[in-house]
Amino acid sequence: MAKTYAEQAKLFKAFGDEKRLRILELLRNGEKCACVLTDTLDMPQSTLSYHMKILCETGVVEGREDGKWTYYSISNSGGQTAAALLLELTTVK
Amino acid sequence: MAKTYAEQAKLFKAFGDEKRLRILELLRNGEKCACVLTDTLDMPQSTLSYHMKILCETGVVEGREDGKWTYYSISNSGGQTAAALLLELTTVK
DNA sequence: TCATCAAATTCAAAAAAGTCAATATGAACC
DNA sequence: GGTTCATATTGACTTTTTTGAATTTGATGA
Repeated sequence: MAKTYAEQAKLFKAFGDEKRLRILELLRNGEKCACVLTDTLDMPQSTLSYHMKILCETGVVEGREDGKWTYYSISNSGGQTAAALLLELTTVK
Repeated sequence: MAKTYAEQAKLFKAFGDEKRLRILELLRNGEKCACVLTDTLDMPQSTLSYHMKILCETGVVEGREDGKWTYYSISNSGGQTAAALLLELTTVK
């Protein structure tokens, strides 16, 4: 595993926030527009944007721009990579 | 999954810190005494104790007391539970 | 070009997490 | 009893993360 401790910590931190877990739960039902997430979660637009940036930077979520709108969806590789890493980190050699 | 968002976030936060990842890496080679961890990681005793509490509370690590000493080891169920949860959270329905 | 709308960014404040010296606890041995 | 040693806890402090109003960016359409 090539990741540094700092990179690994950043990845797991992405899952370590209630609001981001709520966002993921919504995205499990399929791609959502940022405006829908803001509305559903009753969250200021800048706060949602902050969390989406974290989720995208860690590869957990992918963003797709369409004109004025941005649609977010769960990256199927991101979660699998994180889960595999987590399992490795907790497996005795 | 019975866990609340707050409980889930707490679990992943346990993995979201460099020092705790280093501790886990050491424990992957087998049970270690707290004093060995403190020494190896060159960390103040109170700081190690703080991190061990977090790892134990989330079920990632188990502590075993033997007289004055406390030995820590990776819980094989803790990591598997966390990995399974992480995978579930990132799986589209 | 100009107005409008969605989303990103900025920035200052608030909240949460981490640090570590000092102290408390509690087991072992005299 | 009292001392010693390992670990936990406390409390004050620093650092990091999160928040949200205000602003900017960037695309759309009149």
